[in-house]
Amino acid sequence: MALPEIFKTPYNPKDHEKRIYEAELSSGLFNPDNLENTGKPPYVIMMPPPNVTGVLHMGHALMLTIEDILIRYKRLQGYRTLWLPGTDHAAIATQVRVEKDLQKKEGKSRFDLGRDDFLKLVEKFAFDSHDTITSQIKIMGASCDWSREAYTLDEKRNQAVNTVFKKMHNDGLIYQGYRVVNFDVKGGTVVSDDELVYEERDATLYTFRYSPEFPIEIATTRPETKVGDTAVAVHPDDPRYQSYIGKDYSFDFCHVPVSVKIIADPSVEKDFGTGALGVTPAHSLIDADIAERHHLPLKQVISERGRMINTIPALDGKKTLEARETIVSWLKENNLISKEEKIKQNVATAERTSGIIEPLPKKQWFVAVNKSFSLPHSAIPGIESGSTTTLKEIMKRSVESGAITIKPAHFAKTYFNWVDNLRDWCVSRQIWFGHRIPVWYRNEEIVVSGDKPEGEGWIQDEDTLDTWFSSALWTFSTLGWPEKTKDLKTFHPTDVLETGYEIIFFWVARMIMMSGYALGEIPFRHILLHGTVRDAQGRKMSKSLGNGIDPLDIAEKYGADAGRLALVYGTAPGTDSKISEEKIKGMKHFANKLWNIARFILENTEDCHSRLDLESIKKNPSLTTADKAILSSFENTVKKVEADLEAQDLHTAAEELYSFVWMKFADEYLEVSKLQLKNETQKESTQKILLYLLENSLILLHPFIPFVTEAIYEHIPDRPSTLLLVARWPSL
RNA sequence: GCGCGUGUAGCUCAGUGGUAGAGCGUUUCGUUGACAUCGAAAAGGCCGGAGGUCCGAUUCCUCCCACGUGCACCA
Repeated sequence: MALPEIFKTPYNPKDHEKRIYEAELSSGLFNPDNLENTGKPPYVIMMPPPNVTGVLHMGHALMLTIEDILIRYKRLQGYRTLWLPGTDHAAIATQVRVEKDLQKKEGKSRFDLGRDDFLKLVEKFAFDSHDTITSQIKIMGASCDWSREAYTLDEKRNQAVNTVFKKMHNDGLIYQGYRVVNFDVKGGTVVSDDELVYEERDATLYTFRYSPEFPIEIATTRPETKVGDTAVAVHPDDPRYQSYIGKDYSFDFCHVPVSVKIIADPSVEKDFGTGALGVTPAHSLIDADIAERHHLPLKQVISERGRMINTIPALDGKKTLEARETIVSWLKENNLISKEEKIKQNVATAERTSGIIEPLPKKQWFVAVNKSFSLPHSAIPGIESGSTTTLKEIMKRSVESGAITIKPAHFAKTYFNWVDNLRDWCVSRQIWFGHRIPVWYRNEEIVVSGDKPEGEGWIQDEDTLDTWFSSALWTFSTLGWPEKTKDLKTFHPTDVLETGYEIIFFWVARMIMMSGYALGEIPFRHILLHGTVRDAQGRKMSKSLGNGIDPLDIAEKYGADAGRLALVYGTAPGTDSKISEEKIKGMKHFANKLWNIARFILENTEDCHSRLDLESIKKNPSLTTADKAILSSFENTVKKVEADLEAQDLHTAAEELYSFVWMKFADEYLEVSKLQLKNETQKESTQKILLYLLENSLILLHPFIPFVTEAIYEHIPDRPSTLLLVARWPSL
């Protein structure tokens, strides 16, 4: 049988990739239910769902490559592999994106459209974006089980969200609280502590007295908030202010009546400013804490629109910056300012809208992380079934006990640091796109339920949930929870959670929390973190810089295989990597090298039909030195690659394979084989070795470069399995 | 301020308690049938600096420097 024409030309990914993905997909073998039962356990990865906000980028490509390598490797070894794909509605990111488009195209805001019409628009956008994203995931060669695809905002996931919410509410772990929260004025919503980004800006620090009679000077960068002060705090040991502690003062500050109490609190720095701090409980999270300790009243003077309220007509309605000017000039007129200094200040802004955060008091829903509750069933080491615990303890114990490992290990420190300092999680958002809070109100009544309660007059809470609330349920909501499904029983806890280190807090920690709470189980056994993919100069890829390398362009130009190998080759877990077209090109050469190796071997073994296993090959007493060398080199490679992949060191496995195939197999053995093939006594055994090595090298390489290996495998005579996808990993 | 990471060939990066590795780049040579998307060879590194442990340190420890990054503070 002569080789087909296509083999006579260099390897062209375009001739194969799409076709091969379709063949693999339609075989049904991405679905673990269709895999041959080898008696091995399941191996499960939940895909971190890409946001439905746009297109696939290099970070996604890296994530898909790493996970696909792990899954394909385990599948070849006979595990029942489940890789469950999905997409994330990314509430605020998606809504902001659609709002921007709407403003740009029609000059309208979401309020002009109204909730229902606006949501229709967002859903349309999300739907289209979903299709784009999923087709791009396929281009990368991801062997995930599309029959189980999930979306964080579909009906099933909504059921899971409502169920957890209700359960937590019953346990007292979700509560409504009136407290100072981070309000994103531009986005019109509250955001959590983790969604803040600090920006350094220039600011003026004013040192002044509220009024001529007031005995103490204070310092602030935000004079406009001082109309909301209800105390002045000093350090308990500060000798300057001892005689004032405990006294009350009332005065007009810029014509606004203000009453403050002098209190002593150890959180005050004696050396900063004047050592006396004007406490504004309504507009500073730190001040709110002080106020709570000293039972101080709270006076809101800034509204959700960033304007003054509850002051005097001359100030009310003014933007904070305008009010600041008014107050500063009043202070100057009255000679109350003693010092103005330029300082650098970190200003909190919102991650998604870049708007300035205005801390203000607001009634919101919170998840209580330190509150005790009883966990009826627990498989988490260190937490007994039926014992009393907290969400924070679940997060701590799951990792501390070693039930969950983190790679690279040093990220455990980052994780614990975050958990230890964690405060209650504000989960309600004043945006429209997302899981609506399952709470209904009628007069004084409150009912927690996904469905409208019986009777008339019920109004549902207007707010939606933080997008990470639904993401936190991902490992089990995808398996059908709260129903007791077979999938849930079979596939949970999952094996590996592979994701970028930047979302340890947002996502990883919260999955551990929610899985521990809802199931009494860890969500996954291993956390594998990857870094950021940067450009050749080490810069983050961004639209504004225009330095992004589009994984789809790469797949088009060099093939998905080349892109995949370039992403993992030489990239250690958890470290940022730089990628360049040069590197990708090098990997394309590798795919072609393999193609040519295959061509050489297949051309020279056309008259050789019986295959042999490694043991039988090795039994041949007339093996040459070169034969023995390559076989032992191959065995070493298998062992090393296996050990690397078990340890999730994909980068070293890739290097090992690359150098074995090119340096040992091609440069050394193929050259020797040319002579041996001409020698009648050595010919047959050389042919068998060549075929054996080719077939098994394809298997070893398949997780990394599935397309070219599958394309070659199609031409292997008498191959044991139709698709390389489910061939058997060499057992030594 | 607290913490984490990184620093290895011209560039991008792996790696290791025992005389340094890859890709790309450079130089020379070769190649009539697997492959020029090739092969053979070469040049190129006191493995950031200083101490310490050890028979021996690029690797382990301490300190320092540079860069990056997380968290907190910022009245």
